[in-house]
Amino acid sequence: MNEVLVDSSRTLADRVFSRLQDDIVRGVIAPGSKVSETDLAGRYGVSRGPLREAIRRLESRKLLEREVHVGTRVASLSFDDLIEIYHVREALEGLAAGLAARLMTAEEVAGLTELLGQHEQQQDLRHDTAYFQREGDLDFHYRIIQGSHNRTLIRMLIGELYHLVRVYRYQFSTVANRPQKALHEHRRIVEAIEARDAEMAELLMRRHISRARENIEQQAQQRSPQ
Amino acid sequence: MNEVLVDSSRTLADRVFSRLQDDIVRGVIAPGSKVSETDLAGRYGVSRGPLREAIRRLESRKLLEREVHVGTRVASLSFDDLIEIYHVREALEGLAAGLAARLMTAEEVAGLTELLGQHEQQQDLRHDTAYFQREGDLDFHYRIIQGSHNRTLIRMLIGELYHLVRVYRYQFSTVANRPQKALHEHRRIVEAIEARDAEMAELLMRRHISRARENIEQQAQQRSPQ
DNA sequence: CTTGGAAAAATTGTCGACAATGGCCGCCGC
DNA sequence: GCGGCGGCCATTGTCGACAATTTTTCCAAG
Repeated sequence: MNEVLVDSSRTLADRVFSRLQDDIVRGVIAPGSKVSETDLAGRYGVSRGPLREAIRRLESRKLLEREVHVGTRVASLSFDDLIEIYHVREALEGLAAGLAARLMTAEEVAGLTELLGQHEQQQDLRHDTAYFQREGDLDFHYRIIQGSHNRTLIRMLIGELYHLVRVYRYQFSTVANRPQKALHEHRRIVEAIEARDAEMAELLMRRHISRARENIEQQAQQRSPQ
Repeated sequence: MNEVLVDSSRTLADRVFSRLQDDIVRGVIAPGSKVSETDLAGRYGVSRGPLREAIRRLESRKLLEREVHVGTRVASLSFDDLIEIYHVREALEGLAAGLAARLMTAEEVAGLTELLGQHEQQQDLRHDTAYFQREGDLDFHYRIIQGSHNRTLIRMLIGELYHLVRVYRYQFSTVANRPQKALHEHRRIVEAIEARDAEMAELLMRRHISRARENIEQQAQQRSPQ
């Protein structure tokens, strides 16, 4: 492992940014908890300078919230926040799927098909379904987003929104309860992309995310039936 | 002017962030030019600490690009970048218009109608048409985006994308060459929102932005006909 | 004149210390 | 006993100095 190379290629502030983001997303630091700069600096073994730079960046990603002269606290997503995010995801990933159907290279399509095949095998064998839904699902969506070849779109989805979605997944230990259906929807999306049918790919992706949102809304109702 | 209050309510890093962003967006600092931390610190009368925090934030907004141990340079948008942004705008503002048609309060709708009326008067009187297209147009879109009542959507559009769009406008001194048509499209969008017709509002907004993009693409061809 | 390398200069990256502000706790008065 | 007030403490905000890296410049060799 060339950790030395990796370490030297990025700056301290960059590394603490990544590590802190990871700790927030994975829930290592409790959502909503207040974090002290001095503590964090000690935890990551850096001075407060680079740490503050990392904090500002996490702040613009809405993973941290800061109040002047009071402190910084870890983002805590409400259901409303998540629903909002899913509405945006629906619009953006719909766009991404349409673009992907038009612009993906043959290699990218092949890779996507192969990934889907792996997921279906895992599903058939009942191997680690939780894993599929937790990270495999993201892999699938990542590929299509990348396939849009639109850097702005990629940055907004993968660089920003998805971190928040992942925070939520860890925060509520959400295991999607509809893996078979989701997988089937993935299959149809891939078919549309393979057929280079942009409109269909967009429609299917929007519906796919819309259903995921409805699923979350249902779960929310079950947990807190008012 | 209660400048003291404003100054004390925000931190130094926040203020230099705003000022620097403004200078970049308005083209005071030439796009693509390299900026030195020491120079900037001197220009804004702060030390390098707060300045670096501001730089990191501008960096995540893609207004600055940084290379480790080399320096920071002001973003320079290519036409391709702008086209990408407009594709994303089309998806997001379409969503915003649909949500606005459903969720805007009566007061917000009234305010929007009034704003449009002002624009039409200005247009009729041939008063300062440049102003209309440069900032008035943004005002109109801002209102509708705010009317979506979706904070994530608002942040992505107003907090991020629009700064880039404005950079481009200043960079190329673009004065939209279709103010009458744009204004007419605005009118129809407002009508759809007043009628609470979400689907129509979304469709019209998407078409509106799509046409703006086509207009830019035409201009680009005229300037560099290959 | 070009090219290669090494030293110097300039710039960025990091740190520790100092200043300023907000919150907490105990005291005093009612 | 309870509420308001003032001082103390912890934490954030800011700064200047030092270390590390890159770029530039200059000199010499081909």
